[in-house]
Amino acid sequence: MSENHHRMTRQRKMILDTLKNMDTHPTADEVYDIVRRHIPHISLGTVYRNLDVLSEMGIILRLDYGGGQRRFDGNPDRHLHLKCLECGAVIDIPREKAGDIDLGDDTGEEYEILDYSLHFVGLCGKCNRNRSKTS
Amino acid sequence: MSENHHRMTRQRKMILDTLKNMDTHPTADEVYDIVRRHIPHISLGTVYRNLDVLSEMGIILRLDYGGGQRRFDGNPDRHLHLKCLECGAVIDIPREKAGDIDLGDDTGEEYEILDYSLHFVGLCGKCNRNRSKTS
DNA sequence: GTTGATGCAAATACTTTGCATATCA
DNA sequence: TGATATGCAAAGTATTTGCATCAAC
Repeated sequence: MSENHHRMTRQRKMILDTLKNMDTHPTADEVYDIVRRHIPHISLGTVYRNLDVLSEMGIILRLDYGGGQRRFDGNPDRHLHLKCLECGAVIDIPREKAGDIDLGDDTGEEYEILDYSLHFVGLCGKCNRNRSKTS
Repeated sequence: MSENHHRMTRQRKMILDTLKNMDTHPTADEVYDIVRRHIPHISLGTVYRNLDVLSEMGIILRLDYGGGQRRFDGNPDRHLHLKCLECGAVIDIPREKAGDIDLGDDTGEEYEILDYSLHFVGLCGKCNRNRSKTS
């Protein structure tokens, strides 16, 4: 029975540090491109595996916005994102802006919120019932 | 110059009807499996193309929850969804439940909301500025 | 020394697309 | 009849995985 004990390998540390130093919510292969400058023989598979491990550890965040590539966030605290319709970038939205979801951007040179969606995650009725039985 | 004038082909109609009669937010190939019972030679490509067309027309909804397959919803009005962590199903959440995002499910045999995320869609600063210039 | 992690490459999963033909309006 | 849609198959994109080797603890 293997404990889920994780080693902090050179690769894993570099991936984590890279992500922590970015505020652009990069995709796996953007991380790969940067990490590769320091560890040329690292493989994309390793990057994917580590991004998964790190997010399971709760150190980083996996952003599954759908459509195209998954993105990752070095800040594991829940905060708000906006996905740009034009270029696909994912940027942070200050929490105080979240209240006024009206579509005017009189804030100067800023982003513009055009739409939003709220996603719940949990258990559907069937799985919830099954779980109560099992546990 | 081609107008975006859409024909209501047998395939498109069957796909639409099928989706309207489901409340399970099926994936493209779940729709394909059902439609194929009536139109055996329909292709998965046609299903994908039509689901896209119908959602561009605003008749159905594309649910890009990320992680695995895209899902489609025959109800084009904005409403709330919950994605099951266990089985991946996407179910509707009554709007009046949206307020109490506390994790108790004293509502009987129901689903359980464990987490949520709010996704904004719009334009990032750069693209927003570019757009003002252009228009 | 063990066991988890890596690199490589192949495999998978999902979706899109090119093209000749068919069909709707 | 003319443009849009279809079926088929191939290509594309993103991610995962098998396996021999390597390295962290």
